[in-house]
Amino acid sequence: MHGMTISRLAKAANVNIETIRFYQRIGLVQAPDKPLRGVRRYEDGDVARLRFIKRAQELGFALAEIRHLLTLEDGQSCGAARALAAQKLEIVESRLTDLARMRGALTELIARCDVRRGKVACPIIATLAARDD
Amino acid sequence: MHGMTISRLAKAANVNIETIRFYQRIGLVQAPDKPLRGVRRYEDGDVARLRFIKRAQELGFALAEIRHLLTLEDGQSCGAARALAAQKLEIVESRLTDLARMRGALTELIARCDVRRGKVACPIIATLAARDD
DNA sequence: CTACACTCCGTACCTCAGTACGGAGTCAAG
DNA sequence: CTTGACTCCGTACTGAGGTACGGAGTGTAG
Repeated sequence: MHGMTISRLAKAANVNIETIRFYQRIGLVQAPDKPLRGVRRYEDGDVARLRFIKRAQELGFALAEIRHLLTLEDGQSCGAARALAAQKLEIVESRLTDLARMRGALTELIARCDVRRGKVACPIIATLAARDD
Repeated sequence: MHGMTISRLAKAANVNIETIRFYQRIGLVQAPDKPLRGVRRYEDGDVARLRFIKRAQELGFALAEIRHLLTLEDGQSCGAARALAAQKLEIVESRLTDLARMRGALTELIARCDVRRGKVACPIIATLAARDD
């Protein structure tokens, strides 16, 4: 029989079966027609589409954005794809800034902990509990 | 009348009233006893506690972790606080690495878009749709 | 033909950090 | 004493991205 079952598709694309069903429910991927008797069969294109989704997720795209990206899959709308990527890049960069700030603060707190020798209270707790900013 | 109402507490700590109630429900802060007639009254200590929570959140701590941090508030368990901060720092750093990788990939995709002049398909879509890794 | 694995489908549940809502009680100014 | 703002409390809902479950149907190897 041609095509693969959903479990083989899941293995091929390295996703959970339930994830595929979830994507079908939200219309992110299309379920092939079910024969009156028997189970749905999937093609290589379905594997490719799932991988597309997973790759886009790794770049930080949400499923709703990936849905949009998938409509550009003809490759003819480079401007739109570029705009989405640029927008995502901005978000990634602002998140990087936030995290760098957190890292700085945490690093400093830990350092103060290591230096406080003999001083009164824990600098971490003291900082969090400070009366004002 | 001494103390403040919940709405004044919310303003003082710069959080939403509903957030305070939520914290009370999950036991992160304690609601003062309610008089048989009348409404609950809050003290400056309650403002401090809410600020503690918000500061810790800004450092990346989840409410469950903050619950733990609050038990160390006597300032006598510096080792435990330091360990929590160090653990959080690790998570922040690995997240920074992830985001830096995303930034790199997005930047490159966008750059390839800008260079492709006259070439075939959109490099962003092509990369996402690539047959394999 | 019978086991047993797999599929299908709907619904419910999960995390996290809140937000929204609605009805009853209470407080404070005029 | 009335009006309007505020409080209390429980319950339900949000969003994002799934995971879990259960019963009926189906596919296949022995």
